[in-house]
Amino acid sequence: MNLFSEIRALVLAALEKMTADGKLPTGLSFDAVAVEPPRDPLHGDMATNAAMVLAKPSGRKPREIADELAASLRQDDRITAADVAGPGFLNLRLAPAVWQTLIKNVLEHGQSFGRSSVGAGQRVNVEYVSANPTGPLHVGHTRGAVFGDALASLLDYAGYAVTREYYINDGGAQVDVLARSVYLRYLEAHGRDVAFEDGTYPGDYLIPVGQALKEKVGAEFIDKGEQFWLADVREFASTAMMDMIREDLALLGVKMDHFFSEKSLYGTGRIEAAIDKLRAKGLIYEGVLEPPKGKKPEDWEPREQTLFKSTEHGDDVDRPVMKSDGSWTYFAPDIAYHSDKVDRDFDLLIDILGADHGGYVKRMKAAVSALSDGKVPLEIKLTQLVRLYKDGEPFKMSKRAGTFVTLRDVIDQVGADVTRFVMLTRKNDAPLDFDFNKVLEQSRENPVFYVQYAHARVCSVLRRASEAGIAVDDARLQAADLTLLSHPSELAVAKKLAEWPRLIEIAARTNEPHRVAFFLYELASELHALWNKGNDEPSLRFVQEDDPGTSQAKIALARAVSVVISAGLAILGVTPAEEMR
RNA sequence: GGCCCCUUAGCUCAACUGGAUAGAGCAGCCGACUUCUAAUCGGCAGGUUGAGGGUUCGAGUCCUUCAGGGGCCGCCA
Repeated sequence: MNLFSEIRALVLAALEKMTADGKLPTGLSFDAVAVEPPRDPLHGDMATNAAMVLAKPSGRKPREIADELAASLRQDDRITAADVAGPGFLNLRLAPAVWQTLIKNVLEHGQSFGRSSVGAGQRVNVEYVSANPTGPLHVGHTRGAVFGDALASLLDYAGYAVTREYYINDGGAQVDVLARSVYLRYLEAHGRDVAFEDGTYPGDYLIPVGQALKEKVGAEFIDKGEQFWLADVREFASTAMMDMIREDLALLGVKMDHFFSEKSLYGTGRIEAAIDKLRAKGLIYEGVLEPPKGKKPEDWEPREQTLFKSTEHGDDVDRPVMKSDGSWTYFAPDIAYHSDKVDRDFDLLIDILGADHGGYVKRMKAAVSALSDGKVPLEIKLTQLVRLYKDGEPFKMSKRAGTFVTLRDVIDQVGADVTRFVMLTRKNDAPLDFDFNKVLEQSRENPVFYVQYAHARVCSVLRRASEAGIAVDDARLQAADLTLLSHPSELAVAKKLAEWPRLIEIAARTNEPHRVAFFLYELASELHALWNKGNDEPSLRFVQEDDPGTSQAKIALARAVSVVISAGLAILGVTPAEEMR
């Protein structure tokens, strides 16, 4: 239901006919022919670059091709004007009936209007958050969570079969640190004096975990050596942390399809199997790496390690999978995990990582490329830092001092809807300023409220119409006589709605959910503009009390806007507001 | 030293992956509230897209050199 695709098909048909008539040479590729909204609406409703991209391969002048193409397109009922402009653009103007039909389409399809089949049911795995189970999620995680979740929803809407996944880093040394920290809290719960030294987590959030451990095992672990309790406490603590993280995610409205445990890779031969897979391809060897340049060479000693020949798949240097002491590096289980994803027959893998993991991108892509023989692409999206402010003053976080801002803090203070929307009004690879007070201002500077207000206004119109005795259920609105909608200001709104399916395809292709947020802002702006014109020109008001038929047509347009806003907000994970309070 | 990301209006950011005269909001100025919630709208002003070179009908977008900011660089995840 992408109007731009429909008109492009029309253009291509006309080009085929020109080819058949001998006006264009046979065998031309039309792939580069685009039909787009012109930057300036004065140019028309749609523009095509066909004449310009075909000029050189056909050996003809762009304006000649454009003239002939224009003559052909004018034959179609949907095209009311086709003018050649600039270097060879063909500007098209579409009949009002096209826009009227579009509004009807929105109402008939509801929130599915805009769903696309570009994903073609391809299976895509989106891995995001994947925070260590050592504490509550903080703001940095929040951005990754919001971005990954919105991207997953966007891809789903664009026709992909999406799996949302969280990789639990419960296998490394940091879980031992967690266990020792919980053990201290456990002793504390038994009335012992404890000291949190370097290498332990002093956060208060472990107090209830220590308490719970006491309730579970009583005094069993007191005054015992680590070998006696470490494994049990590790299990207990990481389970408790994951429960907490799941709650945090739920507060944000994030629900994973699958949690994958790193620990499940150890002692089961799965890491060995993945490395063997690479070894079979001749990509594992014993060797010594060059020292990294520009970084404390005094600490460097050459050591022989087991290396993955990632340079064969685009990396800059080969990467160690096993330390010199024979234990795995963190890279090894990651290889095994991604090997598992490849084995699960995904067509596309996407990892969402924090920007501080940027140095990790090439080696991971190399691993997936090697494991899948180049068949499964891995896309890695990095989310940049969140800079916190309060009243314009930077707000410093320190995990050590216990002053880090948790996801829960943010949700408590500003709510999930605002948090999500604000974090999606920035490209993922640009740093984000997040001011606790500004995001709560219900002002024009704050796009959340601007979009919410537009939705609420439509709800208000529906209520008001009902009170005036005008039927506004969806069935009646779909049956409304939309030929009554012909004012340019009204059609302008419909034209914006027509861009929605196209925008979805672009946003999905580029993996950029922020485009949805910006589109919603523009759509809301169209509605606000039309609304205010009703102040000066009563005939543009949605509710015409003495004319139910006209009211229904105008309200159908308003309703279509709210449907698309709802669909867009659903992708972003934001609840539409029925009214502003 | 190497790799990745960033640099667009005074400020915060867009720009449909190569299209027409680079767009919004904020801040500034002028205007619209006996209303369909003005949490909104209309208008004015604001630019050598960090700098230079290249590719072509056409570059904020692609290539290259340089400057500035951030991130990362074996046995931490």
